[in-house]
Amino acid sequence: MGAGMVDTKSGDDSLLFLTDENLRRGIEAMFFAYRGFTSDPDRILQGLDYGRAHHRAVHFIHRAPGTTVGNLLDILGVTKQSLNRVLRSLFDDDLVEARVGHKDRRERHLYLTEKGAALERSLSDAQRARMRSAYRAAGPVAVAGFRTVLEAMMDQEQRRQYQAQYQSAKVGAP
Amino acid sequence: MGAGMVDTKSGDDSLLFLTDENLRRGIEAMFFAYRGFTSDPDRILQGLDYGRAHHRAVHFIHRAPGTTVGNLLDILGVTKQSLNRVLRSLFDDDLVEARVGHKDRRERHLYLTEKGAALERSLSDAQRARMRSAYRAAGPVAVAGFRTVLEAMMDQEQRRQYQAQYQSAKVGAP
DNA sequence: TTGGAATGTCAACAACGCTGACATAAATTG
DNA sequence: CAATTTATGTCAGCGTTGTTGACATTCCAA
Repeated sequence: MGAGMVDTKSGDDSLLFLTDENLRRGIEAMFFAYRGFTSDPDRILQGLDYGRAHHRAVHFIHRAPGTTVGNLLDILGVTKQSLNRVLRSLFDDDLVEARVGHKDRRERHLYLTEKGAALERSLSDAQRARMRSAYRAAGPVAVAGFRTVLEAMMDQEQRRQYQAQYQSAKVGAP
Repeated sequence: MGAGMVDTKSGDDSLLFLTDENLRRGIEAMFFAYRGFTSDPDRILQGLDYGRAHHRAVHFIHRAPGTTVGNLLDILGVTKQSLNRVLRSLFDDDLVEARVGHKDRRERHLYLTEKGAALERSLSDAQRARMRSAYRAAGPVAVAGFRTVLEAMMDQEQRRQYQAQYQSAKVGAP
């Protein structure tokens, strides 16, 4: 049996949401929605010398102030060379500040500067505005389903990080 | 009032799903889920000389056999130079075939070859497997909400194309 | 017949992934 | 204390995929 087959003999209404047709629509919905999802911040970033990678770094530093470089590497899932290129430009432009860890002095704890916080705000305001309008249009039940499906779609490791977000801030002092 | 504020004076349970905290979680869920969503095809494609752009082209040609280059440009939202680079390699490797339109001979109607269909199958089997498992874990109600929110998140133009998918196949013959 | 649409192509560039190699400082371990 | 490991930074090079700009061809349509 091919990977695309679905067993529908068990009932009429039970598994119809698992047809290949429906799965394909879900796949395309992800594709188009992700484009919309990133388009507003992308528009803001173009013109400045930044891109989506800078947005992600700034987002997660804002979310977890004092996070370390290694921590950010885990969350973003890129190489340190790639992240370093991004962080360097953020340092150079005074958007992000790195403080040496006081417990482990090898670590750099990352913080947004005033200027960095302003950029983060402008990016996330735009992105939240779209999300809010989508949420409002869809209603709370749909939103709950949305989040449930997205969590189920993540890799286990990604899901772990997603759920750990709220405890991962490390308050490092210089 | 900042763009991040939410009016919660109207009730207790009504608008709590619109808090900035919830919106932010939705944003991060999109980020992590999209990574999972693309990871399986990406794994297959690396090693072959293809990337995500080839996947998209092959996907939409499969979905709408006989679609034209211009049509594909609209759907994918990239420049013709960018798409052309991708299509050329797909032609060269005999994955996609272009037939001159018989009504308008400037148009090229695109079709997957046997080989192209095989690649498409392998990519979409992988992606559907993840989607199916997420759908199954979440259940039909959640899936409906998932789709509703994604559609609300698309740009109007993207939503139009998403919904038109099923009538957009043009059966052109040489 | 002329204008514009659909397509292809060349060149150059930018963003952002990757690998590999090497350096440094500091923590940890034997 | 010496050796090893960890956290980080950096240089060099490469691949994919997006961009602009310019130009050519073919062909429909007014």
